[in-house]
Amino acid sequence: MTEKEKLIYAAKARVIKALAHPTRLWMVERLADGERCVCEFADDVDADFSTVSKHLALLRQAGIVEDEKRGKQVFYRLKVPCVIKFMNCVEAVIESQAKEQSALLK
Amino acid sequence: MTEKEKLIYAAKARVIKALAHPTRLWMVERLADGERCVCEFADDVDADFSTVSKHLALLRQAGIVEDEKRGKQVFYRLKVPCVIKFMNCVEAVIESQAKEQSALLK
DNA sequence: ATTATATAGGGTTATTTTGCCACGTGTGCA
DNA sequence: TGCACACGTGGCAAAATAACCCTATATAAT
Repeated sequence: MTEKEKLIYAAKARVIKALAHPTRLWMVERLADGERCVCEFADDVDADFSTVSKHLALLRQAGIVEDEKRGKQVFYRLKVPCVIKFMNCVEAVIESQAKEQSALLK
Repeated sequence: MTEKEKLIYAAKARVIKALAHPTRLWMVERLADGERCVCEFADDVDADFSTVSKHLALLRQAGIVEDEKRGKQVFYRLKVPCVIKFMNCVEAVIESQAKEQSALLK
């Protein structure tokens, strides 16, 4: 791994890390259906409002979502929709593992 | 987020988290070209041998790679190749951000 | 049989992440 | 003007992660 690669892979890992949290992942998938304000997420997610706000800020800093303030509310939307496609692959990984697990029991 | 969703998204996040590390990500991309033993990675990566071994074990536990022992060596290979496709999207996120950054300087 | 090599796993410490609380800011409404 | 709501931020403690060193095991070579 060259020095240049270290920088590149640190940047890539930073983006992926932003997705690597149950709540953030859930929110990103909700955004696939359209924009949402922080307050809507705060109602649905079992966490403090400030925690939700920080999760969204992290996703924004990673370049995955963008925000727009309208009146009192701030709306977030997916900036790079391709992340949603990846979920099929993640599910494939989990299903592949589930099969192995059940095979062990036979 | 329902209780069931909490479990599902915890599982998904666990898979993504396995990819969310520069070294692990680099190794996964190398495996796209074919299997490799731990010792090859240990030579290329600037980290302790045991650290590399643990990274690979984590990827295996996440269901992303699988291993096979042949002689003294253990070879790892990609179990779910679709993860590689995702890298295009991650790069798109980074490029999109890089554009914004440079736009700010103008 | 001894030795060397390839790897996994335990223990420990430093770093990072997470989540809550308390507080400050901006916006609209009464 | 005063109030309430929607957000973001700083600070702090707990939890998770990472990376090192050391040791154990298995296999091959001498």
